[in-house]
Amino acid sequence: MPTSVNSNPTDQRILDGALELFADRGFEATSLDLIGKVVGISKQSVLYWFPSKEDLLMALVDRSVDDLSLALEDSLENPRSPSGRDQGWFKIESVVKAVFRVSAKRPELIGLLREISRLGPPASSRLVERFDPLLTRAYAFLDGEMDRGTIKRHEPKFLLLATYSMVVGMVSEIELLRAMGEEPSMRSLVKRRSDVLEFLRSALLIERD
Amino acid sequence: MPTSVNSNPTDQRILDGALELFADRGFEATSLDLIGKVVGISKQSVLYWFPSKEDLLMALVDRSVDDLSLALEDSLENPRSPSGRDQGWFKIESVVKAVFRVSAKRPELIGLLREISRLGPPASSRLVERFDPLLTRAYAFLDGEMDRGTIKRHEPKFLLLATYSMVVGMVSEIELLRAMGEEPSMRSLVKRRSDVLEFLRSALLIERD
DNA sequence: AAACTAGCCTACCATATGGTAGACAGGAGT
DNA sequence: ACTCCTGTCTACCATATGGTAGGCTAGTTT
Repeated sequence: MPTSVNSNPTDQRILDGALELFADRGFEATSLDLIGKVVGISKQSVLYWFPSKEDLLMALVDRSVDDLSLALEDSLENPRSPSGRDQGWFKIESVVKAVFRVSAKRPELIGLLREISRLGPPASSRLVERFDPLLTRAYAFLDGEMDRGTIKRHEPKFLLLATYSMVVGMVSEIELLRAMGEEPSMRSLVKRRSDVLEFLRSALLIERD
Repeated sequence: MPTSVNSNPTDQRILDGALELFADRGFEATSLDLIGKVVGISKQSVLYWFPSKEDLLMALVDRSVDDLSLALEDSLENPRSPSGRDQGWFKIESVVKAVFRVSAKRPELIGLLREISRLGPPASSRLVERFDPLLTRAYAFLDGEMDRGTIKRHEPKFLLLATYSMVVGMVSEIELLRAMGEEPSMRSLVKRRSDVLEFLRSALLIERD
C-alpha cells in the first residue's frame, strides 16, 4: 500500500519521493529501497523507470529546474510587488519573494539546490546549464538597471551568486537557526523575508531625493 | 607507507584526513577505509583512535571550531585593516578578510562547515554550541555598533546568518562559479573578497558627511 | 624477567547497497 | 487465440561498509 494517496504517473511519484529524500537526507544517504518504500513500489520498479540512481538524480534536476524556472519566470512577468515607484527594484523584490514563496510551499526544492551544488559534477553542471537561459536574462536585467542608475553597480555575476547564497542560506540553514535559538516557523520565515529584502534594499537601492 | 610525510600524532593525522575527505566528498560518501588509506594506516587503527565514525566527526567538529575561532579571534583582537576612520566597520572588514584568508589557506574548514550544517544534529548542534561564545560576542559587538550609529540597524541574528551564508557561499560554491564560467583561482578569490566587502559596505555602512 | 600497555594489524561479520535476471499479470493489437 | 508490451515483482549478486574479536610487537613498568 502506497504511503501517500497519489494518483500521478509512477515516474512523477518517484521523482516526488526522491526530491524529498535527497533534499532531506542527502543523495548518498538515500537508498533506492527507501525511495521505493515511500512511493509504495519496490526498488526494482524504481530502476525500471530510471535505469540508475544517477539517471534518477539527473531527471530530478531537470524537473526541479523547470519547476523553479516557472515560479521565477512567472514572478518576473507579473511582479506582485505592492504599489511602486521603481519597476527595476520591484522585479528584484518580486523574485526574492518568489523564492521565499517557493521555500515556504516546497522547501525540498531549495534543499535540492544545496544538495546538487554539494554533489558537484555532473549534477551541478547540469543544474547550471539548465538554468542558463534564466541566468542570461538576469545578467541583462541587472546590467540594464545599473545603467539606468536605479541600483548600485556591482558585478552581476557576483551579485547573483551572493544573493543566491544569502537567500538560500536564510531559508535552508534551519539547523543553524534552530541551534541559534530561533524556532523555525511560518512566522519567522516571513520575518526573515522582510529582513532579507530590507538588507538588499539598503545594499542596492539608490535613494533619489 | 603513509601517503603524506606527516609526523604529527596519529589521531591528529586522522582528523586531517577526515577533514579533507568529509569536506570534499561528504560524510556518508567517505568510508573509514578511505580515511585509513590517506592517513597510511588501516581502518581498524582509525577505530582505535575514534570508537566510531560519528565520534570521529564530533572530534573533528571540535577541533575545527577551535581552529576557526582562533583565526577569527585573532583578527578581532588585532584587526589588520588599513588606515581607518571607523573602528567598528574595520572589525567587520577584518573578520570577513579573516574568513577569506582561511578559505584560501584551508578551504576544507569552510567546506566542513557546510557539510556539518547539512548533516544536522547532533553534529550541527554541537557546532553551534561550540561556537556560542564567539556568537555572543558578535551579537554584542553588532548591537553596540548599531547603537553608536556606525552601521545600519538590522537584527544581529539575521545579519550574522545572512553574512555567513553569503561569505561561505561565495567561497565554497566553486562548482556554481565554475559552471557560471569563472575559473576558480587565487585571483578570482581576491576579486570576490573585495566584491563582498564592497557589498557589505554599501549595505551596512552609514556614510557621514 | 615477567606483566602490562599502546598502537597497529588480519580476520571476520552482519548488513545494506546499486544493479541484473528473469518471471508473472494483465491489457492491447493482430 | 496468440503475441507483445508495460509495469510490477521476487530472487539473487558482488561489493562496500561500520564495527567486533583478537592477535602480534615493541617498549615501559615493576
